[in-house]
Amino acid sequence: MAEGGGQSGESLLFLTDEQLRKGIEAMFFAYRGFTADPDRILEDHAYGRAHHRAVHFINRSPGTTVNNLLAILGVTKQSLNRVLRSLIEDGLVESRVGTRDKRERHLYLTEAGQALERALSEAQRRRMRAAYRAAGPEAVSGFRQVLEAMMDPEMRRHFDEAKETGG
Amino acid sequence: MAEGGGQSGESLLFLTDEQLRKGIEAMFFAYRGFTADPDRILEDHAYGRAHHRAVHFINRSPGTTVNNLLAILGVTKQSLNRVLRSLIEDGLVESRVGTRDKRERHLYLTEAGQALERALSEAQRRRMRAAYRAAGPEAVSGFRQVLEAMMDPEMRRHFDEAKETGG
DNA sequence: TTGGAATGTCAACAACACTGACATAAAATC
DNA sequence: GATTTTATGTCAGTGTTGTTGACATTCCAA
Repeated sequence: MAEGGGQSGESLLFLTDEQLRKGIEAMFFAYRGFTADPDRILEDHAYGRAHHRAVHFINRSPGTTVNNLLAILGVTKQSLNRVLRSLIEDGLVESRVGTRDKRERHLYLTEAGQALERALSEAQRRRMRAAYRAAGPEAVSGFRQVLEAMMDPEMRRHFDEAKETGG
Repeated sequence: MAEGGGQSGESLLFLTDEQLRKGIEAMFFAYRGFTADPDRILEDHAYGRAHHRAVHFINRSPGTTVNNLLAILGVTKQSLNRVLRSLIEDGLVESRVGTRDKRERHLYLTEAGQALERALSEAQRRRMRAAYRAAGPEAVSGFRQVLEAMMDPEMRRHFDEAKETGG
């Protein structure tokens, strides 16, 4: 099964099934490490990853609406609502009725919510910082390139929306 | 705050909180893409990701014991057992009592199990192949380096165990 | 042979996703 | 102004996957 024409086999060795399998397992094991530290913090608060995700994206886009959050998180409103309800009850998130469109609820982190967000993201950044430092800037660039190529196009949109620093 | 000594600030720009945040979100969005294709296949079989993981690692190490699998998957034996039971009932996995130690059960994929494994891994490889191809070999190398650095040490052990192709 | 450790199974429960149905309020449209 | 659509929230029910607790079996060693 020769590829195109001029492309020699040598430069495509990284596409063997064996290499791809290693990549798949690397994603599995790395994601576990990636979520391990926040998970430990969340346990103390009787929260789960769903709460983490909500807090993260409300922090990223203060005043975002429920619908916006639904699109980013890719869950049902019932599922998100359960999470938001507990976060609001616990005083970590504030929900304000929209001024222009009163149907919308705009979401903000309270002081306590920001404190939890900082604790969670600090733990996660610490691990990622260590991994970045160990791998070096060149590797980080490749890491980001592959991850972006692996996203669904719609998700890449949400990802790009928050882009500020030059890639 | 100065690192070692000679390291100039310039070369550490990739460690800014903003860059780390982008990395965190990239992991989140990419992992969703990474699991999306197998998830669709699993739906048809009324299985979940836990079944996928079990099938994957039994395929990787035929004859592995339940305890072995537990260490890799990082769940309780009760949780794994439920998944294995359904896979065995459905004829995808065979459980053989150990010959030397009759307490152990050795796990194998049946023909049907291998067929499902192929379908799942094919879907996942297809996406990863596309991402690898888009990013190029250099990027793939960096991708793998960062992921390995992000794993918990114990998980990296399990990862390395299956290493065959030179990194 | 008795007791402890390892291995695996069964039962019950919690978190978090899902679907479906429905209620409310406001905006948009006719 | 009446109707439809949109945005949000809620209730009920279900499924997957994690948990703990209790227990059976098997092996090994005192």
